Amino acid sequence: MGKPRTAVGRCLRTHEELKSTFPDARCELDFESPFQLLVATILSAQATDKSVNKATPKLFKIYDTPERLAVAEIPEIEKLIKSIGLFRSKAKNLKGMARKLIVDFDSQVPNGMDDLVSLPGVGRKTANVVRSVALGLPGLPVDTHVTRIVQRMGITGESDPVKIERVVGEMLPSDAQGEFSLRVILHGRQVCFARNPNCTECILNYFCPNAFKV
DNA sequence: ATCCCGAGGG
DNA sequence: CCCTCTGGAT
Repeated sequence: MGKPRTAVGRCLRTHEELKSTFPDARCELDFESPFQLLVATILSAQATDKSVNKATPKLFKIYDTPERLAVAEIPEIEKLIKSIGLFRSKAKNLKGMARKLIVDFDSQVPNGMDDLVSLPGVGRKTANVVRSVALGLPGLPVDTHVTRIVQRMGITGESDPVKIERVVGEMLPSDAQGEFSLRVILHGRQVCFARNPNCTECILNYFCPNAFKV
């Protein structure tokens, strides 16, 4: 196989190659419902999945529904999520999110991007995780890794995450967007570091425009 | 010391 | 656009 020569080609080839490295890439947050994944994803900002998974069992034991969470005492939530970090804003957001779910969305996690993003603590990255992982809908979570790697791979020159989401999303089958994101993130964490990427060990180096240059 | 699979606010 | 929020891993 030759090198892909277009942006779309590089995007699809990137995903194909990463499939062999990460065959069963999956969301590593523990959850049993869309509501739980929404909570876990809000908590995962600037934190590891492991630390979130350590805290959520107790949290879900007490606050297992929007109704319970909506009337929780903020300090009680803070106590349960303290080890995750950013606990004050996250506790406030969780309670506000639950209240809005009840008031505006009949206690159900909404499907639409605009609705999801209207919830406290939910940005596009979180909304796309919920859509692609819990709801089985198209969704391309764009984080710092995805942003860096699509740029390095010459998939798009865009730096605005919202534009990346749209442009790269259009290059992929809608049911592959979530997996693409998951795999690219793993690649970013294990090989294509922000500084000193390990190009020698990179499975994509044969067509990466920036291999051995960064 | 520095970095995380972000989001809100100024 | 830049700052802040936070603990834990490395």
